Amino acid sequence: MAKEKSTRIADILNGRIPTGSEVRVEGWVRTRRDSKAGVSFVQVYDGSTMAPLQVVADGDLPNYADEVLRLTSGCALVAQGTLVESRGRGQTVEVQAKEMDVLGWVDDPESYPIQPKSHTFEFLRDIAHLRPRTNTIAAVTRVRHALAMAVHRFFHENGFYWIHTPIITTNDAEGAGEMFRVSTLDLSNVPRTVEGGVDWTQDFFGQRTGLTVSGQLNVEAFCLAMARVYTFGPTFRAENSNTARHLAEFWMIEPEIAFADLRDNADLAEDFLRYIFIAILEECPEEMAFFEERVQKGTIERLEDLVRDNFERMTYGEAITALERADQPFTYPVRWGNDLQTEHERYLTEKLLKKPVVVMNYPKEIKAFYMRVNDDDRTVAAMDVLAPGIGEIIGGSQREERLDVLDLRMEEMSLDPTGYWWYRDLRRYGTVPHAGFGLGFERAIQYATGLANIREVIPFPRSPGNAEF
RNA sequence: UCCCGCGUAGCUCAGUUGGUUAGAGCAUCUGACUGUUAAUCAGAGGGUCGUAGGUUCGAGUCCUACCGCGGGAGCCA
Repeated sequence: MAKEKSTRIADILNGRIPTGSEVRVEGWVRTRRDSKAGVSFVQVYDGSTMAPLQVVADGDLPNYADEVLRLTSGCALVAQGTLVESRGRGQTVEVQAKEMDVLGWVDDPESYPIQPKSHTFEFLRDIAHLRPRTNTIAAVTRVRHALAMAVHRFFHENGFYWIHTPIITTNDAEGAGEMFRVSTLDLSNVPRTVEGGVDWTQDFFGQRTGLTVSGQLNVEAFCLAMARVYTFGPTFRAENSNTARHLAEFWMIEPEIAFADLRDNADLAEDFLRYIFIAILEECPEEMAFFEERVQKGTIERLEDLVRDNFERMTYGEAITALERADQPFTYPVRWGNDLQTEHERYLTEKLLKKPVVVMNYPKEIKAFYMRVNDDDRTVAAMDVLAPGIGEIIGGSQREERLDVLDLRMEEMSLDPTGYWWYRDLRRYGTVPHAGFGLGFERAIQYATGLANIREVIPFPRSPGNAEF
């Protein structure tokens, strides 16, 4: 039997449905108010929009006393009736119900955690299965979706191919982070080698495997065949990080472009960020207004600034000079050769420049083996995009395409080249200058929404000690 | 992982130098009112004070460990 056609609340409130229409609305109760005229006003949400729809239930509805007056926050219902201009203030239209069917009651309304009031984010994390019913989480989820769509649209429109790099992998992308082990071995009876170590040859894949910490090495292979490619998928880091901007499982976007150098890479990063944030401003105005008012003042202006202005660009050396001239003390010393600390990044983006900055050409000692060595032989063609409020949002580099230099770097860093045989092959056969970067998807959402903690911008956050749900 | 702080009703919080029966607002339930906008008014129910030990005649309050959360740091995206 065909399902009766229903109308999304977003479509009703956007004015796409003429008043006088008969509509069927499916959703959940946010609040119920009983008024002095023997009618009840039920605010219904269905996740499609910020504002709830007011459904008016007259006292002469057959189930008014038995059911309508028992509605509490969270009840699921279907309301059928006429879309009319509202007689009250606060909304332009409302649905005059002819029928209200309650599909799902709330068991024990007193202890139902989602109330029409503000909750702390810490509390909501403990009920991650119910928190999408709140305004903030629903709004951030819509923004997350819009951002993800914009990411794919940007790359698609610019001739990039989406490469589904493997989740299970043997490469650790050289110190990008600790890997989660993937194994089918019996943990209580692990096979041993004669030397006493774990005999990984008896494991499922015949060798040590883990969850990917980066798709970069794999996507480089496709880059050196299809020129413009990107990954967008889950990424895992088994670091014991307990911060507002780290997750053990997050989504990363990693474009990789051939016939390109570091400048092209920085241009791409800038165009890309501008594109996806314009999309949010245009597609999610209600959500942005909500974040501006309820989450963090200045969020919209920050996005508009980023979209309008060019990013600042400076070399690592220039950044060091700027920090040395800073009129404030730092806990960590500013010295050429040291990596930039959080306090240094914050000074650059939040005090000195007040906008995102691309810092390029870091000392080679503090960067990965695959980053291209510059002519000065002291620095590599690395870049970090630093943003006010969240720090490093993008990390990337031009890759070392010269096999002899790559081998030298691996030797310097005591890496065994045999494990990288196929990565070296890419330099043996038709090598070409290429570059790419990694963007933490959740950090981009944080930047767009102003949410202070990364655990609020992913549906079910994974962090040390937390994998419930 | 390190430093600092916090954990009291379904939620948000108060709780004095350790001392009788641990309080408020919201939510829930009952009633009043009957076109409301966080509706209003009256009443009622609701507590393993994060967990486990310890000190004490007596612990929400003091001590220890653990767990969780928050702020800062490290690692990074």
